[in-house]
Amino acid sequence: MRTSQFFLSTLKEAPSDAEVVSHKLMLRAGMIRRMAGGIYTWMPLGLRVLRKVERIVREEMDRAGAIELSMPAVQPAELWQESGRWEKYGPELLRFRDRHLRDFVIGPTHEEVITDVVRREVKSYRQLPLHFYQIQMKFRDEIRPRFGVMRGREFLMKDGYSFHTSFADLQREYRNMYDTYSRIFTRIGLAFRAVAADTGSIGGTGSHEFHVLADSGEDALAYCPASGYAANVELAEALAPASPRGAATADLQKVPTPGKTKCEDVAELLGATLGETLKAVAVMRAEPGEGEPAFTLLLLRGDHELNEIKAQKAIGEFRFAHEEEIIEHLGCRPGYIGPVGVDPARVGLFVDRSAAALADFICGANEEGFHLAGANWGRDLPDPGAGIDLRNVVAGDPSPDGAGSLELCRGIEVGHIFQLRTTYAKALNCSFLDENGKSQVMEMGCYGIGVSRIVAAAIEQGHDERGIVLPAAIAPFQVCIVPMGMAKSAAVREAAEKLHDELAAAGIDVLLDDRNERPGVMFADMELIGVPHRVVVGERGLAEGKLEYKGRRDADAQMIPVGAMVAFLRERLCAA
RNA sequence: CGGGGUGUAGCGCAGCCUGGUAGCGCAUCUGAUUUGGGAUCAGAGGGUCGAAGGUUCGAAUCCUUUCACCCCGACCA
Repeated sequence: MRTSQFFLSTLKEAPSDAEVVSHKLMLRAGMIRRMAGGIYTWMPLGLRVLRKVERIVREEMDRAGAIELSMPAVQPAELWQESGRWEKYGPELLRFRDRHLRDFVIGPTHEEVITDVVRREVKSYRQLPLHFYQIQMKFRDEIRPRFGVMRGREFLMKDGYSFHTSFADLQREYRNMYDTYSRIFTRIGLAFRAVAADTGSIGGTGSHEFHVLADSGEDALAYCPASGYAANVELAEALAPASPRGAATADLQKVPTPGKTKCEDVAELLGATLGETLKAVAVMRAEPGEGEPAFTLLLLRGDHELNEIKAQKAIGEFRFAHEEEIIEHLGCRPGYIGPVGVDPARVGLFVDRSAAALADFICGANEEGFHLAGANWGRDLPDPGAGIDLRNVVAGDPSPDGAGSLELCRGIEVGHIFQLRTTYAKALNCSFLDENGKSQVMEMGCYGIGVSRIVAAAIEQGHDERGIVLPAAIAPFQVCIVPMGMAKSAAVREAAEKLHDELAAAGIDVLLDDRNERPGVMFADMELIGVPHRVVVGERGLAEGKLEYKGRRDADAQMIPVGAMVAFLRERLCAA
């Protein structure tokens, strides 16, 4: 490819609304252009990267035994009503009506469609297992699209669905996909981590997320270097403290803490550590148990934060209480609320494991301007026993699998695999006849990869002050040729074109910059768009029969004999 | 949907407080000179100042409404 026959559209400055590096660089490099919120045009340069990612994903899925098909983006509402997700999915599901006033959705995912296909086509255990996948634009009406294609409303996704006669066979395919995903991200050249995940709204039993490691990632991950344990912080279990609760040594006393509404401030005022305070989070339960009040305090150690997913598992759907509700139930404004002396008929209490192990702790007095010090479970308020897990793990917590301690890092979720079990198959009556002629519901797995998000994540992980640094496997071009004075020097032109043709013939994805721009412009553009290997053709080098090579991350260039360049590059590309 | 912010040329911004001929850098076009790290000189084009309404002799500027976008909190590939 030559720049004169391609379309480069680079910017010196990024539009001011771009926040993260990958978004800025993708705009500057001319990979994407915004159409509307979370909706982008993939410009020729960006599309090259997207297609390369897509190709790797497709090759590995094929190799793993999955079969590609393509399902409609537009899906009839009836299917979604049948699975129950027409109501459950919420406003993220883009719905519309056709001219006959029939309801449709633009598919955010395809469990319903694939299950419908399979229930019509597959009747016998002899036809199973099956794994279908597709790579296609999805639409989700995100609450807040951001970071360019990282969280777009329209995005390219690989989604696969497997069907099995037994849970054991589903587990086999699940492991197969776990390995396949690891192979895909390794081939693309990403630093990633697979973590145990919450199954969320899709439901099912087992689930892993694949995260590209990046400080700008939206997810927090916990992992244990010693044991290999890894989980999304949403899921990572916080164990009870190893040492049992100490005995009460202090008397309960009310201390004035005017204006100190945060645990930090109270601890500082009283000369205590954050870990000696107790924090009360007031919530309203949507469906409290029989005889239980809706108004509930979730009690945590002051230095811990609430994990809303764990809380939801413990107490069901809830929302944070409004200030008026707090005043109504505790007679006090937030900032000074606590569990001591509350009426159990009106206020529910749930205690985190670490909070339950506190002794002589500090908590709100339910009186504005006052806290209680020296509070103790069992004496001043009911003994919660061991408590329940309500908090996010923090660095240094013991690993839930019993060996070593946890560390935290951040990641960008680019893949997610689920054991769906029979949730959808049951709802849509997807069954088969077993060896005994008996009808059985199929076991299902589903497996997603955010193809367009991978492009952003790869750039988030690979960039420097000059621009994008992509692995050769997904770079828009593997090699660029930058000729010095091509318009003036016949020798340079001939050498550059010859190298271009030889590389192209060798199957190497090469870009010859034949724009007759000044060298600085060409160097800057080639670095910005992330080409990993660069060859400079100049009269100076040609006089000695040499070409200059420089890797995108190299500090210095090196001279290579003209005749050896193709082999040299080929070797470089194989090594990468 | 709540809280904060921004809308002026393709991109980045100034001008607004204190109303009076719409500006700067980059990019674009023409010509010349340049050509191993985003050239220089000379010239040119490009704006209903997000939109609508109001105040005023006069509005980018003041007031009202509205739209779009971005950031912070509930989602997910």
